[in-house]
Order: sequence, then structure tokens, then C-alpha cells
Amino acid sequence: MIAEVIVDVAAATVDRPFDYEVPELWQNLVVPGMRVEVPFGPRALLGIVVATKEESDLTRIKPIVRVLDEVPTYTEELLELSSYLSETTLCYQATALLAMLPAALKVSYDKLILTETARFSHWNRKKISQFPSEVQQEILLAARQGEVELQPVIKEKKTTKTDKRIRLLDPSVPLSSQATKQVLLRDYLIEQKETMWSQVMHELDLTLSIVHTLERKGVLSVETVDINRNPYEHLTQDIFTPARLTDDQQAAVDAITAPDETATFLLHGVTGSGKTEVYLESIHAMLERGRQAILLVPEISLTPMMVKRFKRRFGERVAVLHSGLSLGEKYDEWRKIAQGEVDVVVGARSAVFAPLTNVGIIILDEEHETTYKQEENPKYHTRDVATWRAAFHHCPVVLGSATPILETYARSQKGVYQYLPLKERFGGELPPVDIIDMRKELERGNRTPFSLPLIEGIKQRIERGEQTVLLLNRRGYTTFVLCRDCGETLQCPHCAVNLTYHQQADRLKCHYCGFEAAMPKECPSCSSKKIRQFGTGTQKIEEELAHLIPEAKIIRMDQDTTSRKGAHEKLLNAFERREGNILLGTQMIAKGLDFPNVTLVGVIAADATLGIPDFRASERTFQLITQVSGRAGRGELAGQSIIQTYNPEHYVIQTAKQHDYETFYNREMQLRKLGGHPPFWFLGLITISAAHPLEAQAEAEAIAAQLRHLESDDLVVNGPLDAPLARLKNMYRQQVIIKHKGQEEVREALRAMLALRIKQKIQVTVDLNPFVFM
DNA sequence: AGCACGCCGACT
DNA sequence: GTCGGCGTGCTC
Ligand SMILES: [Zn+2]
Ligand SMILES: [Zn+2]
Repeated sequence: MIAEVIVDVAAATVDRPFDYEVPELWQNLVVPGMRVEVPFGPRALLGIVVATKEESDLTRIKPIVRVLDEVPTYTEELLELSSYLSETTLCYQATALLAMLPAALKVSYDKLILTETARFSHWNRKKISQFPSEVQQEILLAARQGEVELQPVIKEKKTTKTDKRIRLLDPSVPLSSQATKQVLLRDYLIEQKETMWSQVMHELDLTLSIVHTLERKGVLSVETVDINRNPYEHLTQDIFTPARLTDDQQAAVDAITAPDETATFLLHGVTGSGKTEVYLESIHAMLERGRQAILLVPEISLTPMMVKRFKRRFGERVAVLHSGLSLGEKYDEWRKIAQGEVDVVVGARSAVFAPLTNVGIIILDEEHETTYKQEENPKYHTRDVATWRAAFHHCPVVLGSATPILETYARSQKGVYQYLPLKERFGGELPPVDIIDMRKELERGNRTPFSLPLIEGIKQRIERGEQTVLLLNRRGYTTFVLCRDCGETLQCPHCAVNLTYHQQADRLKCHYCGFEAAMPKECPSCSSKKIRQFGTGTQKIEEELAHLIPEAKIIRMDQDTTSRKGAHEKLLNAFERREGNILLGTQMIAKGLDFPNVTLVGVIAADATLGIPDFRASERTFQLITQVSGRAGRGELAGQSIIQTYNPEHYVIQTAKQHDYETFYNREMQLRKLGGHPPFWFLGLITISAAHPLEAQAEAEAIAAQLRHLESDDLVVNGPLDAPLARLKNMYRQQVIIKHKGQEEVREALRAMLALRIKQKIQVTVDLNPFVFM
């Protein structure tokens, strides 16, 4: 038997199946979807069996050396999905396949040192990676001289937690009466017949050698078994009383759960309109029919509270996949799904690949969130994968948001998606939104970043024992370093960006490549001492606020205070326990918005995002303000939001204040049409990077020229231009943007272009649904 | 992507 | 004469 195998190499020249012989021993064992170890040239690689056949056209075929799975890791569906992904996002199939797996099922590569030379015996049978690089050089030299052999090995990352099942075999074997521990265990087993090592280890105070001795004597048998870690062990299912649904909610549930429904729905409802109840009820209905559900949420809203809510509602048959879990825990959750032990999967982007076999509904909550788009290969959008899987399983997709992206809303208007509005809001009207004109504050002589009404509002909340969340729009709160004599700003030596000053460490950092340096004492170009940081960092803002409101207890969340693992949760918990009365930070504070004691939300520079040269800047600002202002005062207490801006009459600010999506949409659509942007056009972003700027430019021009042959009324090629991030990690970057109407030929042309333009040292990447244009 | 093989410049 | 630079080609 022959297996067709995709090897774990991301390169165009090997982006196809390779034939391998299946050894006699595994003839009936190896099936498509299994991970195997295969020899590939001089290497040993992870491979994925995508098909089997009886014969191959080739004469020299190597055998599979190891089968890594007992049951296939990929279902037939997921194998098909990987083809769809590689075709539509123009990535290699290996990349698509690997992206669908939890990290624990990927492998690392190493080399085993084998030597008979006495001089090198201290290396024998050790892995090369355990030695420092200078020793590795010596080893490679010895290998070249034939003194040692390097055998490529692959190592699985999965660490299944195991236990030992101990069974009594023969109690009549004579034991020395002095071997008290052995007798103890035997007598225990005579009573219990079988036990687990983890149980008796402490109870009888045993060591493993005692067990092994008894195993050798034939008294008992030992079997290693996998056990599942359960990070949510303490949570049990509540007795569930169905929520009373509003008419809107009921209508939505009825539409979504109609028999044989396969549509994509847009569930459009403001914060507090009860989208979650619609999700829960729809999932419940699908489970009743014996089908399964995937609920996708942005990583940021995957809070312990949310997890608890789902565990309580659906009990043990829920798997939650999120970044807070360890590698092993993620793998355990994944395995529970694969083994059919769960019916509901809740998770962020990659949970859309959950290996369920009978999906009845897929939900994307907060569908406008940009984290649903993966920015590395495969550059997929979760919405597209969800739609594909729903088509495979003949089931509906639900897209939920208060602020759907224009593409989604437009599709619902055209009838491509079914529109399900939720108009009623629990707790009545949306909280009032006050727009503060910061120009007037400036005229009044207020030069702080905080308007008078905001300061008064915060003081009032502190008096009443309530809390405030202050959102800093990340843009505009970074500090750079400038020389006041020569005007030089300090740049990253590897990238075309300013270095950011970090007050905490008194160091300079590059956010793109990780470069770090000490803050210089003098200007590197003119040696002037008049060099210092400019711009207002979050720490500076905190200091100003503390100065204005001395009684405030401020919890600041930014890169500096949350870099340590778990610090994020810790700060949020402290805020929830009311150990602070102000939570100050960038977008990462969003989780704090749902705390019931928060009655004031302030957005410090709401329009900082408006100035970004990105056609989605208005949309993002609208989303931010609407999402934030819908949330204050979700508990018993009345809420308020204060939006500070220098553009109070801007349509984004005005429509967001009124929570008027419709007007915003109409206005924004006009601008998108005029500007030739999505949803009126599809985009393709081609990024070309090379070590030399002229190389990159020449290649980009060649690519643009080639694509211009396709130009028509429905296809426009822009560029090449310097990328906004013109240099990254010492590579110069050019961009070509192709605007089109969704023609199939575009993808084919780009695929052909990628296949043709494989020059070493010049990198070309394509994103067919770009959201980040850096 | 790696890794080997191979063909030219500057070292012992 | 040899070490090592990276250009080229192959991997079932
Ligand atoms: Zn200077
Ligand atoms: Zn950098």
C-alpha cells in the first residue's frame, strides 16, 4: 500500500503529496488524516497522510518510519478544508494543515548524536539541541569528518498526563514478611482488585520500585493509561430554567433553528439586547437534535465568567479553547472534542477548526472583531472557514454584533445573509453618551488630557463608591525620543519606525522586531544633551490623573504592567474586588467594562484613530465608541459615558453618540463607494520584501506590470509603493494592491505569480482579504 | 525550507 | 594545496 503524504515543509517546490510505502505491519492501520514520520532527503519530517492507493508511478519509494497516531488526527472534512484554505488564501497545504492543530500535535526537529569514537563518547546518544552553539559547531565538524553520525529525529510535543492502573494477578506468590510495603500493596489489592497509582502512592506511601518489583514477581500487572486534565473540574451544571425571550429574540431563535436551515444570519443587536440568550437557546435546540455547536468569541471576551456561564448551561460536554490554557490542557480539550466527548466548543479564532463531526450551528460573536482574521499564513478569516464548514454540515451560521462590519451588513441588505434585528434592550434605554469638545477645554485653559466634566464625573463616582473605566486609544499614547538640537528622532536600527520609550525600564524598544536599547544620554547624531522623550505615555497619563484627583486609586493596564504572565487577570480581579476606583488603559481593559459597579466610561481621545490613513479608520472608531458606551452601567446602577474628542461634529462621533448604526452605515457606504473601497471592491494586498530596496522595488514593479495585463473596468492595479512599514527586520518592503470584483481569475493569476516568482532572497506574500496594511 | 554538492577566492 | 563562501538542485 502507498500513502500520499504532505510533508511539514512550507515551500512552493514541495507543496504536493509525496508517495510513501506503508510497511506490511501497518497495512490496515494507516488511513488518511494520520500523522506519520517520513524520511525526506537526508531529513526526518512530520507528514500527514492525505490519501492511500495501491500503486505508485514511482520506482524509488521510501517507507513510512513511524505512525504517530492511533486514530486519524484529521477527519475527512478537515483534510478537505485544508485544500480549501490553501486554494483560497494561497498558502501551502502543509501550512493549512498545521494551522488546524493544537500546538501539542506539532513536532520539533532534533538530531541524535551517534559515535563509536571514545574521544566523543560523552556526546553519544544525546540530542544536539541540548548543547550550546559553540559545542554544536564542534559536533557538526566531527560529523563532517565522519567521527560522529547525526541521526535526524522528530519529537512530539504532546505530553499526555498518564497514570498507572494496577491490577492484582496472583496473590499466592510468596513474599518476604520483611517486605512490608510489598505486603501492604498486595493486601490492599486483594481487597480492591484494582487501583490507580496516583491513589495508592500517597495513601500507602509507596515508591514505584515496589510496584515494579511486584510486577516482576507476577503479583500484579501495571498498565499506563492516559488521563484528561480538567481545568474546569470544580464547575458543575446548574438546573437550568429557560430565559423568557423577547419577541425579537424568539423570532431570531425560530429562524435560526428552523428545520434544515442552512443560511447565514446577521444577528444585529445593541449591547444588552440579549444576543447571548439567542446563542444559548439556538445551541440548546441543536443539541436536542443530537447535533453539535461551535461558539467563537474574541479572545478578549473569553473571560472566566463567560466560561463558567457555558459550563453551567451545558455541563461537562463543553470544551473551551483559549490562550490561558497550558499546551497540555489545550491538547486535552482538543482530544475530548476529537473523541466525541463534547458537543459544544467555545473558543477564539482557531476553535473554528474544532474536530467535531456533526456540527449543527456555528456562531461568531462580535463578528466585527479584527482578531477573527489571522495575519500569518494561512491568512484566513474565521467567517469564511465557518461558512465553509456550515456548508459541509448543512447547518446555519450566526454572525452577532452591535456594529457589524460594512461587508456583513451590506450582505444582509442584499439578502445574502438573513437579517435578524434585536431592537429591545434589557434595562431600558442605552446609557447617555456625552461628547466633550476638547477644543473648548483648551480655550478654557485646560491643558490636561482630562476634560472638566470627566474629572467631575470621576470624583462623583469615587464619592458614591462606584468605579470608572478610562480607555486610552492606543494610538497617540506612545512616546518617542527626539533631539531638540538636530531634530533627529531615534529609529529602530532594523525597522523604519520610531523607537518607543518605556518609562518603567528607562529603555527604548521596537514593537516590530523586539530590538531594545538603553536610553542614550546624548544624541547619537549630534551629541547634544538635549535629547528626551516626547508624547504622552500611559504612565504619564496616570501621573496627571493622580495629580488631579489625589484620592483616586488607579489601576493601570498597559504593556508595562501586563507583560508578566497572569498580570492581566490579576489587575482585572483587583479592579473587580474594588481595590481601585479607576481602571486606566488601552483596548485591553475592555473586559473590565462589564463589571456591575462601573458606572462611568471615559474615552480619552476617541478620535485618535480617525487620523489613521486607513479606509476602515472611521468604522473602527465607530465600533470602539459604540461598544464602549453601550456597556457602562450594565448592573443595577445607571451608567454614563464621556467621549472626549477634537472632532465633535464628525459623523462618526455623532452617529455613535446616537447609537445610530443605520445612518453611520449609509454615510460610510457613500464614502467607500467614492473611494473605491470594500464592500464595493475586493482587495488583494501583495507585499514584496528584500534585503536591498532596489531589489524589492524591481520585483514589485515586475509583479505590478504582470498584473496590469488583467486590468479592466473591474480590475485595478495600484502601486508599487513603499509599504507604510517600509523596512522591517532589515527587509525593505513594497506593496502592490489589486482591486477587483471577486473574479476567479484574480486568485488564479496571483497563484501563478507566486509560483513563478520564487526567487531566493525575495519574499512575496499575498493577502486576499487584508485588514492590516502595514 | 534544509541540506548536499560543487565550483571559485584567500588562507596555512 | 585546503577551508569556506553561497549558487543550484532535489527531496517520494
Ligand atoms: Zn541631535
Ligand atoms: Zn525594529
